[in-house]
Amino acid sequence: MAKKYWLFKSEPEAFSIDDLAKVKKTFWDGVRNYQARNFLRDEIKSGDKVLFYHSNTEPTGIFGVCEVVKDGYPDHTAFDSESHHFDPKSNPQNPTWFMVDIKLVKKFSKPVTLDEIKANPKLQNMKLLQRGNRLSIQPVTKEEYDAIVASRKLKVKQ
DNA sequence: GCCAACGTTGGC
DNA sequence: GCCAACGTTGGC
Repeated sequence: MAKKYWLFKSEPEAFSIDDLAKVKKTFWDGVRNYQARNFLRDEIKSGDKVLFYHSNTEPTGIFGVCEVVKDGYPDHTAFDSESHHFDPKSNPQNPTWFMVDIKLVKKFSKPVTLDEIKANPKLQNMKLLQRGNRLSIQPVTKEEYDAIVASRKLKVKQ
C-alpha cells in the first residue's frame, strides 16, 4: 500500500516534540473526535509519515517529522477511569477510540511556522489553513509534505 | 484571555 | 430529527 502523509496536532503543554525526542517512540492517545478516529483506525498505517504540529504556542507550526510504527489499535486510556481521556462509552470489547504509535524521525532546527505555511504558494490548500479547521489528525498530500520538508532543508543551509 | 467556529448533547 | 445550549479548539 502506498505511503500516506498526515499532520498531527498537539499542544506543547500536553505533549511536545521534545517529550517525543526523549522517549523516541510514543502512542498517540487521547483523540476523541470521530473523523480523526476513523483515520487512526482505518487509514494510518505503519510507514506513513507525520508532520508534528504544535498549536497554542509561539510560534505555532510544524516542529518536525515522525513515522508511524504501529497501525491503529484501541486507545486504552479511554478504559481507565483515572485517565483524563477516560470515556465510559468505550470498552475493550467494543472500543470507540483508537491510536497509533509514532517515532520521531527528525526535529526541525527551526519550526516551519504557520506564517511560513501561509506564505508558501504550494501550501495554500492545506487543511490546516482552512477556516475553522480543528481536526487534530489531518491528511496531507505528498506534494505538501515534500514542500514542508524541502523548505526546512533550504532554511537549514542558509 | 478573548472569541469565532465547530462538534456534541439533550430536550422536545 | 431539529436546534439551542454548551464545551472545546486554537489563532490572535
